[in-house]
Amino acid sequence: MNNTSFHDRVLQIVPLIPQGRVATYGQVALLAGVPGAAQAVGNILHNAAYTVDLPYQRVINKSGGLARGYTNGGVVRHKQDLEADGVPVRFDYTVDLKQYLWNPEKTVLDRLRLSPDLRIELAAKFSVNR
DNA sequence: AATTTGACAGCGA
DNA sequence: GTCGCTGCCAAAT
Repeated sequence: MNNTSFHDRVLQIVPLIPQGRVATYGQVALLAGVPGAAQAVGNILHNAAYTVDLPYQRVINKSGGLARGYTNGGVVRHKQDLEADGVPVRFDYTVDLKQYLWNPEKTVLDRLRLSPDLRIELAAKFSVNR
């Protein structure tokens, strides 16, 4: 899992986000083992969207905003995809992170084999369950 | 091999 | 909360 490229790890993590919840780019980067690579995650998803089928709509930015350059349709399309997925999107194209942000389960973290320091960083930013 | 890019994020004001 | 500016990083050119 963690001996593969960052690119591959990202594509493996996205489908772990439960339907009806969302994750931030930074959160995905962290789970992929590279803190600070949020922007790179966005690029990867943008490119992959043309060829791979994944629940990309579940990844949004830290302020709850949708993807300005969402593949084939921008925020309008992104909103549709999210709502079809069970996540309400406000009229200003934002999501209530307080309610819908994913708190990764401990089992997921174990499965990702995160280093202790990354787990600490994660726990600090997103109260991890159990 | 060097540079540019961009579905981002943090910070101070 | 906003705005502007700077830092980031992996991929694509």
